[in-house]
Amino acid sequence: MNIFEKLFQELKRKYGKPKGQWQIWCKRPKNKREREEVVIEAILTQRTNWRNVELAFNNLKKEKIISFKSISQISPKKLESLIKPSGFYKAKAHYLLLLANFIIKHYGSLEKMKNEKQQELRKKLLALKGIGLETADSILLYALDKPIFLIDEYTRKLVKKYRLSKNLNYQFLQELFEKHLPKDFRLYQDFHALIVIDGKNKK
DNA sequence: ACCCAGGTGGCCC
DNA sequence: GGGCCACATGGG
Repeated sequence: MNIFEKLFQELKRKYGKPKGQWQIWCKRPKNKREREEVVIEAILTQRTNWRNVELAFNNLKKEKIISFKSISQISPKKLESLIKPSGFYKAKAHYLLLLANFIIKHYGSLEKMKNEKQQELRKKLLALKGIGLETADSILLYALDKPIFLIDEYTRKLVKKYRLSKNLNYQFLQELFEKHLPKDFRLYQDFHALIVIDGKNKK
């Protein structure tokens, strides 16, 4: 076992299966509603704590606006007001609308989208306004079950802590993790979740 | 009154 | 390819 596999085993031993906010994101398999929830939350969670994401998502739930179709049909102002607690709400409402419309127009559903190759999907997601490297990869990994290793601030902290690499470049770290781990979306989902859980754990 | 949280786009060099 | 700033809310 290399250091990456050992780290995963250690985190799994310490925390067990990812819990709380990760129940839906790490659930396998996911139904249509759960996949769409992950995509919506992937936008809402940009630079925001999970509690505020939940406040925003609960507002959407109350109005039954948790499908791409319903998001594409309500007014942008209404969408903005519902997701306000997640912060940066004007930008996020715009991004959500663009993304929902893109998926409806080009694929119809996430299940159909899932059939396309990872690299093609990634390129198309990154071309959308509001979708950067981390959001694109979180959609690929958690909503579309693609085996791509997600890099975020918590992953970088882990890399620094264990001196896994001096280079903190996104692509470099992604390739580094993938090179040392089996290509398995289940492993990547749980590993990333545990990295975040561990990163938040004060001690 | 600060500081922080699963980022991204725009602009600059 | 990186450095800096704006974007906004709710909790410690």
